[in-house]
Formats: sequence, C-alpha cells, structure tokens
Amino acid sequence: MSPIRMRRPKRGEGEGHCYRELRRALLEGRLVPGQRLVETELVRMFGVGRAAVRTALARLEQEGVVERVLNRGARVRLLTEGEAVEILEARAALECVAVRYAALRARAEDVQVLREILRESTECARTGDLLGYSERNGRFHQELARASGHATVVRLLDSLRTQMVRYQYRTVMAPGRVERSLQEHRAIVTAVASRDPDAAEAAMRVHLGGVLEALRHVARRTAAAAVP
Amino acid sequence: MSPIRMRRPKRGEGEGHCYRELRRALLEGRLVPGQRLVETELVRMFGVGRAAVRTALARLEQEGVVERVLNRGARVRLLTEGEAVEILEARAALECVAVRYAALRARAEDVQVLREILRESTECARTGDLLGYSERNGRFHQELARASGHATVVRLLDSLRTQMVRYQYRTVMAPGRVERSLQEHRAIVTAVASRDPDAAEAAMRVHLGGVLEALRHVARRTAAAAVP
DNA sequence: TCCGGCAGGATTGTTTACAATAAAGTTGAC
DNA sequence: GTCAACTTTATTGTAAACAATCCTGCCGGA
Repeated sequence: MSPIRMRRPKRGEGEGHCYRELRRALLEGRLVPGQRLVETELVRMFGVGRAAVRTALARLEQEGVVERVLNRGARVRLLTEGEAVEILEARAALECVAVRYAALRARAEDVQVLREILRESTECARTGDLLGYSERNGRFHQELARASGHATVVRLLDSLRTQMVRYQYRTVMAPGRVERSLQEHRAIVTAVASRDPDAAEAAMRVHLGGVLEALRHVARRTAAAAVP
Repeated sequence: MSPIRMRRPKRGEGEGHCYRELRRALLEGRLVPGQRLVETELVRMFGVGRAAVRTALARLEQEGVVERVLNRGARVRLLTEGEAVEILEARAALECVAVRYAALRARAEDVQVLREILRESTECARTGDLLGYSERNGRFHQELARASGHATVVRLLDSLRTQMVRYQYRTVMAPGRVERSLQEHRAIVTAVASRDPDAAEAAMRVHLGGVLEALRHVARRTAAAAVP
C-alpha cells in the first residue's frame, strides 16, 4: 500500500475522507483482495483517527467490499467465481432498469458523453490497449446509469461495481470479446439516442448475457485448472 | 421509542447487536421516519458504547435507512413517493432474478413453506385482517428470495425491503387489491413448484407491475398505498 | 521429531474524556 | 414588541487510554 500521507482532513470529514480514499484505492487496484486492513496503518495513511477508520470500514463491510471478522480485523473481500457471477446477474437486472430509464430521460449531452466514450473505446480496441478499454467500459456503464437519473439503481450499481473490481480485467481478456463488447455498446447507445426503451433493454440484455457467458467460461477454466 | 433496556451484550457483539435491534425497531414501526436518533439515547436503550452506536448508524446509513448530517446527527430517513417508486422498481428487477432461481433451485420444503404462507394469507384475506395480510405478504417475498439460494440478490432485496417499511403498513387500502395480490402470489408459487422459470418470472412481473402501478397512482394522489 | 502449554506482542473492541459545532435561550437596545 | 448579538446547552466528532482477544514463537516432555 502506498505510504503517502495526505493532508489532515478537517473535523467532520475524517470518516468520509477515509471511506472515499479506501474505496478509490480499491478501484485503482492498490488494494488486492484478501489483503489485511490494519486500523493503525490506515490511521497513519489517511491521517484520521481510529474511530473514523473504524466506521469507514463498517460502511465498506455493509457495502460488501470488505470483510470483517471479530477480533481479527478487516480485509478486502475475496470473491469466488460463483459470487462474481451472482453479482453480475444482479447488475444485469439493474442495468436493464437503468438503460430503460436512460432511453426515456437521457439528455442530448448525456448521449454526447456516451458517444465520446465509445470513440475512445474504439481507439483502445484498435491499438490493443486492453487496460484502457476496460477503464472505458467501466465509465460507459457508469455514465449510462447516471443518464438514467434513477438514484436508487445508480447507488446499487455503484456498490456492485466496486465489488467486481477484480474481475473487470479478466472478462475483457477473452479473445474477440473486445470487438463484440464494443459493438454491443454501440447498439445500446443507438437505442438510447433514438429513445427506444424496449430496444435499449434488449440490447443491454444481449450485452450482459455475453459478459456473463464469458465469466462463466472463465469460471469453468479456472475450476478445471484447480482440479487437474 | 421503547425505554426498555436489554441485557448487556458481550464484547464484540455490541455493534452488531445495536445494528440488528435498530433495524428491527424500524421494521416493527417503533421508529418513525424523520425521527431523530440521538446517540446517547441509543446507548442507554441498547446498553452498548457510543462507538458501537456510531458504527451501527454508519452501516444503516450505507444501507439507506438512516440519514446523517454533519454535526447534527442521524435520523430515520424519510422517503418521498418518488423514491418509493424507485425502490420498488429496483426490487422488481431483483425479484425477477430471485424467482427465476427459486424455480430452478427450490426444494420441496421451500415450496411447502410458501404454500403455508399462502394458506395463512387466504385466511387473512377472508377475515379482512389487513395487517396480518401485509405481514404474510412480506414473509412471502422474503421466503421466495431465500428459496432462490442467490445470496447477493437476497442481500440487496433485504436492504431494499427495510427502506420500504413506511409503505408496507399503509398498504392494504386499495379495494380489491388484496384479492388480486393473493391470486398473483398463487400463480407464482404454481410456476415455482412446476420448475418453470419463465412462467415464474412472468408471473412475478405481472405481480410487481400491478403493485407499481398502484403505487404510481398513489404518488399522484398521496392517499392510499399498494399491496406488494 | 512432534505435540501441547505458555508467555509476549500485535491488534482489535470498548470506555472515557475532551473539543467543536449547532440549536436554543437570554439579554438589551431601539 | 422586535431583532441582533451573546451565552448556554445539547450533541456530535475526535483523541487517547484500557482491556480482551488472537497469533507467534518458544519451551519442555513424550
């Protein structure tokens, strides 16, 4: 973990600061699943009190990102492939709601943002920048949710996305998956732009079905590798 | 709030105890939306330290049940009708996943439990016991989710259900809604028992669609509420 | 060698005290 | 009577100390 210490936050923002930074560190991959989160270390790292660290960890646990065991502290939660599939299924259901609302309520500038991400994604796919594509993929889904204006679904999806960090890279690696993903993204944007909720939901269903299948395939492969 | 004080919990279970009790008090209606949650009062009430209360409140905030403002403490979150509709939409999407899995994985005893709840519901409807029906209705959806064996969806639904408390009680006023709800529940159980995921999902979609329409109608008039 | 008990240290859960903040109440001039 | 500035009070945010628990390494005996 980065030993960098940031400026001391003001009174009242200690907990939120710690929560956000911890979450960010997770999303950026600076914290690996299974890694221990020792309270005093986090105190030094973020320059906040232990109480703040403690409640931040409690929030992250509630979110399902962190696992805490009595008297043994917290660690970054490690997902099984099965749990990853579950999370993706839940995400799929919620993203369908989101995309439907996006098709109904997206403003022109939202569509513009999506098109820009699509353009960048295309570039990443062309140059073979898989990590860059993965990042754009995340932003695509995030922006799509935002455009839906559906606060509850956005909140739930945000939480689920955080839990999936570890698998975001792997699913994209399957050969030929990037091109298909990109095309599916294009179909979604087209449907949203033409304000067709049914088409949008259908396109999303196809897309996430593909992702799910890819992940299930990965699950089988690693299971096979584990049992030779 | 009930001034009853319970036995002091052991070391390590303070926070969880406080969290669960607070949650229960919410579900049982002993805490009304908008009500302030003063930390020292909760300390006296549950016989735990303030730190435990604090982290419990943080967890409840993360869950969306409690709202906290800097330096001004926590209160039970008050939902607008619009937010209630949002939550119900999210629930609908997730319950469809749940019921599909239930149709695939439910054991005979799960179906038995559902049938028993159905029987009790019928009795409540016959005698006009609306509160009793509302309670069975909650248990029906809960058991259905449990029978799905889908941990992630169960967790999310649990959280969403807690947020809806306020609307569960005002539930049963729409005339004729109870009968329709009961019939829809029956259709769901039939589909699950015959291991037909498509029919089960379709039945659930019909059911929650009806609930949603009723709630949306209420959102315009702000009078009665719907039977989920 | 292997096993169980047993200090010692590390880390967490809890309590207490204290500082900062916001709400309520008070005073006093106009 | 009213309004603004001040004081008081209730309550939260933070820090530090303390106690319980778990893990590790060591020791002695079989």
